[in-house]
Amino acid sequence: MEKRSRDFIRETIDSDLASGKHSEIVTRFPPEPNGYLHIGHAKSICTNFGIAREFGGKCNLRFDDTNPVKEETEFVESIKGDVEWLGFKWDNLYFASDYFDRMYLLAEQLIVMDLAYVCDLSPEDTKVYRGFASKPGRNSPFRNRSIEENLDLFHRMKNGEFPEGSRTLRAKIDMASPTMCLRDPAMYRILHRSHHRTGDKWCIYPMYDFAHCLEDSTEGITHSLCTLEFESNRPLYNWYLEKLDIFRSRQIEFARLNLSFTVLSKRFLRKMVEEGLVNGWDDPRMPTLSGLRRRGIPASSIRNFCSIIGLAKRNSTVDIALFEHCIREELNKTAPRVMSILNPVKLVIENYPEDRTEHFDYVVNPEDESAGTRPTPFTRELYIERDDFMEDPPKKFFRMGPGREVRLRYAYLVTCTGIIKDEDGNITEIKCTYDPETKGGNAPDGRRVRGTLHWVSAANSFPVEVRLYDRLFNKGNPLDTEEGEEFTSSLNPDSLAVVTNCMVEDHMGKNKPGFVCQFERKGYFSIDPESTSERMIFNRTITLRDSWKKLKEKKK
RNA sequence: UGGGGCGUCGUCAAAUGGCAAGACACAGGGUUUUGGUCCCUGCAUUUGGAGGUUCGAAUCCUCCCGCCCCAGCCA
Repeated sequence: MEKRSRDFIRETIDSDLASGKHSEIVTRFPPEPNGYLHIGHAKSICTNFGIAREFGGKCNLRFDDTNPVKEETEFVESIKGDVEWLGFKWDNLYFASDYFDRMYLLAEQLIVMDLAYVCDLSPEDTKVYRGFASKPGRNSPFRNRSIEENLDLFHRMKNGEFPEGSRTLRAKIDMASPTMCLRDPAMYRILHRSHHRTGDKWCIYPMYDFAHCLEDSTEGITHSLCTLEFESNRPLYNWYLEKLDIFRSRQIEFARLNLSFTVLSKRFLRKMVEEGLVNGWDDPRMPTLSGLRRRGIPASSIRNFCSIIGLAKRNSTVDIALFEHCIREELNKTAPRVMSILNPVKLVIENYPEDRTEHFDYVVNPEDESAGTRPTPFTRELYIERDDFMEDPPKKFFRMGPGREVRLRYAYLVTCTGIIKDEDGNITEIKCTYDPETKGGNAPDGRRVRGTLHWVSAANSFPVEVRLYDRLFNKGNPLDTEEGEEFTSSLNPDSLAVVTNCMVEDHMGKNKPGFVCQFERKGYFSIDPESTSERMIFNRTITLRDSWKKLKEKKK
């Protein structure tokens, strides 16, 4: 484990442990099951589960399912799968809805304490009575009902005697408070909706502020970690726990993750899914965990990324290049190398016997000696990458060109002797001769060859489909839009390019979806779940760094 | 506007009154049978600004400026 300076949350926990305030740390990850998890949630998951693990404590997975109109079972299943995939195990699996009975009782208790009342104001009037930030609100005309009446009304709310929106249960706090959420916040609203877990048992549902602190408290959560936008809710969080005199969980807020060149908001991700701008929540271009997983990104690189970015209270946007770095770093160490030709052109070695096949030792992963070598077949007819040849190459281009000698990786040095074109001028074949003295790729006379090309044997390869993904947006901050413009206007039209008839080595046929490898000189690729034995599909997880491309672009 | 937060390199982010870490990005160079990896080198005389306290300030004090959050019967 590398040494990192501690963040403010871990420091707080350190001192809570040192002071004896707590002897065991309990955290929780509390998603609302109304969408798929994305990499922003990964930061929260890694924080909550990571801290529990580091301090030898516990972390619960708890679904905050207090709003039946937006929540679905589909999402709870995907969320569980995502958390597990990320590499974490929850100590307990809970649902806020498990606590509905207890919450109801606690609400009654507040009524009895004259700290809550049933309010008949319409949503519109409630808003009017609330006042403004700079202007105090006015008390609801229903604020002084008797405890008995409140109890009765609340009971009847629960029994479904009133229509949706007609009444709420409100905490009696202070309509003049400069903290807006203390101006008699709603605790319960009437919703004649069936809930994904409790069915039609309830027609009143608790509001977030009332519910969340109770959930934390009943689970004995010591440190309730959440994002900055809940900072202003903290006084209310504390108010409920204090008035009810139950276990005081402590809420601590940290800055949520923002990532450049993408968007991390359930609302916008949902919009892209619903409008068909992407192919579902698990589209490999999506920043969702299911999308990243499908793309071939290892969970470990996401975890590492989350640890590198740190935890602080300052709003910030992490450069997606840092995430890409974490992906490459991991894959470089672990991905087996393979030679695949994305855009093939035939290369014929004129002086190589037609009936001959040689096998060369191929290093599976130069970063991992234990991965060993494997034999790879070499024949007279090969495929090479079309852009590894230029008819009129510039001096800095050290790949193939007329009369040029290059190395075929692990095989021989070959010299280009000519090309064949079709009537449209497209190159259909490149001819060359090989030097039999250079077997393995080195010349006995010591002559230097700068270019090394990858290749596949035409007779020992088969065509596959490859999906080349790029950044989803071509603007650093897609949300920074012009007047009347939507964030979708900066969607990158080239974020997906489907290429068919790419040639891969025969042995690749035995691999299954999820398999990740490096196509040498091209990038990391993984087998898509849609892949079949008839039609293999590879997703480009990420390109290799490409200083040649950078050089070319700089020239322009 | 009332309240709550936050300002340290292009981007994240340390430094907790003692002489501005690190990572990514970027720029050079070296090694290389992946234009990959790896290895060197450079990259904030200054911490939003102005004053003040101090031998000494990113850290403490004052004022100012900027950005974010709250005014759902969402979470």
